[in-house]
Amino acid sequence: MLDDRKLAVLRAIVEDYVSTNEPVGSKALAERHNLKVSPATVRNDMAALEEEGYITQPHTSAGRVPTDKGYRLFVDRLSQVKPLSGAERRAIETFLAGAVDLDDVVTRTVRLLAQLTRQVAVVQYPTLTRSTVRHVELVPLNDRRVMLVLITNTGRVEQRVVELPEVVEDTRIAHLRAVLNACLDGCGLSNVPELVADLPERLPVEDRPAVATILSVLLETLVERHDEKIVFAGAANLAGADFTVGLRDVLEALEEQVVLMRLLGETSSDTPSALTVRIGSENPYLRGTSVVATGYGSGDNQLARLGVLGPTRMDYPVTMGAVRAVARYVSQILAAS
Amino acid sequence: MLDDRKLAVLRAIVEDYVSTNEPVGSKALAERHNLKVSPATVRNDMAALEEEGYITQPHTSAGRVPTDKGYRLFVDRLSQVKPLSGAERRAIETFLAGAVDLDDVVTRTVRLLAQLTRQVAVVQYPTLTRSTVRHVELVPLNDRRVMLVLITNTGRVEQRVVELPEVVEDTRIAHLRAVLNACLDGCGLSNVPELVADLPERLPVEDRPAVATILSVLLETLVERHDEKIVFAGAANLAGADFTVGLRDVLEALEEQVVLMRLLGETSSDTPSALTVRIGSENPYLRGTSVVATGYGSGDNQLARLGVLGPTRMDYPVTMGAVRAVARYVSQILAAS
DNA sequence: CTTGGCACTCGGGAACACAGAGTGCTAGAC
DNA sequence: GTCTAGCACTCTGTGTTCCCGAGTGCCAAG
Repeated sequence: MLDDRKLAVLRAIVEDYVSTNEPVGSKALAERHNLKVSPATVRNDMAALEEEGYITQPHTSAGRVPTDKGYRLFVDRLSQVKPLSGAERRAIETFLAGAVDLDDVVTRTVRLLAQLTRQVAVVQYPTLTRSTVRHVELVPLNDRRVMLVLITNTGRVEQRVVELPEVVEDTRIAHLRAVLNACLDGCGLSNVPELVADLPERLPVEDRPAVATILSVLLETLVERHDEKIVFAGAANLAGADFTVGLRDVLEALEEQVVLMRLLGETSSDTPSALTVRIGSENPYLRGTSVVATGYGSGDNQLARLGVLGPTRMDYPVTMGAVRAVARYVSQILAAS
Repeated sequence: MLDDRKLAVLRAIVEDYVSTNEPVGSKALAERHNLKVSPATVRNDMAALEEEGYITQPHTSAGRVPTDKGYRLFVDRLSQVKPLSGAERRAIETFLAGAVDLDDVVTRTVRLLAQLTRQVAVVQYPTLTRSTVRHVELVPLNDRRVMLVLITNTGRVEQRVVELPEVVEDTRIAHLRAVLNACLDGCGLSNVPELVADLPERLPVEDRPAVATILSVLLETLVERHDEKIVFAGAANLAGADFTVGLRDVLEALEEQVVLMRLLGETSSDTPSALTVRIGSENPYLRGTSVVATGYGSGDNQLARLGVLGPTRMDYPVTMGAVRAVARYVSQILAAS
């Protein structure tokens, strides 16, 4: 149905349209790319491609524009992920290496990705569920309140103020801290609930109300926060772009964590580090936009996802290259720290 | 020069223009507001107002539009800050009361303000410099690394990983922690540098390299982070608005912490809780936009600033009311926690 | 199967006219 | 002196028309 030349024509259409943002016609095509055939032949191929739904014309007698299906074929079979230049790689490396803490890593990553792709970048904070406990700290604030601080191996810190049901002396707090750490240090966050389940019973009766309160706050922290935090950058790059959906809708979606999460999608369990590309209407949450995303994290433990969002008309090879590269570098950084 | 009626005309022009977004003419003015004079009289007044530079006409024979100077006069003398409705007050209160930690307070505040004003809201994180140390924690990660956690009375937590120059035993870390807390607990952050200056000398010689390293990281944290963090929300509200400056420029400015800081401006030392209104060209950093901002924090210790950014053509009384109300509520919340 | 030729279509820009809103000015009324 | 009514004038924005050109689809010949 689609011989090699037709595919070459499709590729050329996508490339030209992406770079010029104008419907591309048969004549220009035959000239700019050295297909060794005449415009008339190209026209025939284009008619076939349109028949199959890969391209469309905005109006009768205008050039052709790729459809979502056309981009899909292009991404799947006609393009190769474009690796970054050496200079870009070095820039990434030095920029990310300067980060001082987890917040900083994420902030730098999202800005970097936005700048590299000239699109909107989205980065999810490393998921707590796969992290492990590095330390639990209880800091007495006064005799009825303590601050609970949870530090994970990814450098993330969660803190909550706990109102105690009764006055508890500092020495007992200290003891409790020791017990908690002995119990939880190095354990996966997802195991925490079962690990602390019988903890009150192993402590003196008089401590139990306080312990129960603290544990409930601890568990709540784990559940509520486990992967909801997500940031974006590069909204300014939307200013030029034209979406089928309104600019307002895109900006609103960006500020809704829930929508953003859905956009990034789930890491497929079998190949977590594969690039996910969702094009236009394939994307149920925000139609008219494309998303290129991937998981990051070192090897076996995937931490979270990152990616970019842009108009359907984007340079997929370059974008995919940038996303993949940034994901690798940030994985390295996080594994090292 | 400007009698009462002329001022009333100016007020009417501002109000009409803000609500309709169209140049307002003499006829419509005389009808809609019950100035008891004819359009011709209004025209004379308008000519006078234009002469003085308070209004201008986009083209010959179009209605008049307020100038920055006109808005300024309106804000200073012709309008009253509009208090929020009871329903709005209750909504604010319940929405902010649900916050679980400082991050959450700030996030909720900025979203709330954006929604209330239908503009872009900007909130600066509570400044560290005026906070006091509530606790310093040193958590051994392994024998060459400790995590330094600094907790302030505003609930803010800063953490850094410190690479030690030599192996230090946990017991010595614990001792150091006790010394640090004894030295710093309850002190203002700005006093920390002098307080720790002679600390190494008061400790055993063998601890000094480690102490020096930890202290340098601590000081660095204070300096670098003291008030740079700032967030915004409501970018979607920019979609409809039209600025004299490009939308792209505004979005870029929003992602630059430094520019954002400048926009919010400084809290004037004498009346910290006063509303600051900077209109159009009065604003040197992003011309064509107006900023309504104020400091927040309870009474004597002002913590930081918050405000909104919007087009010059904004409803100043309502915006000012919302900013003031939100600032008060968030001050309350922070004072209580 | 490819190619050159040709008639056809449609969008977008230029030229133009026109209605309507709004102004400034002047002369008269209170 | 201040306000009002009337009037001529000046714009902008909109609708219309017209035309050019890019691009197509089809057909017949190589």
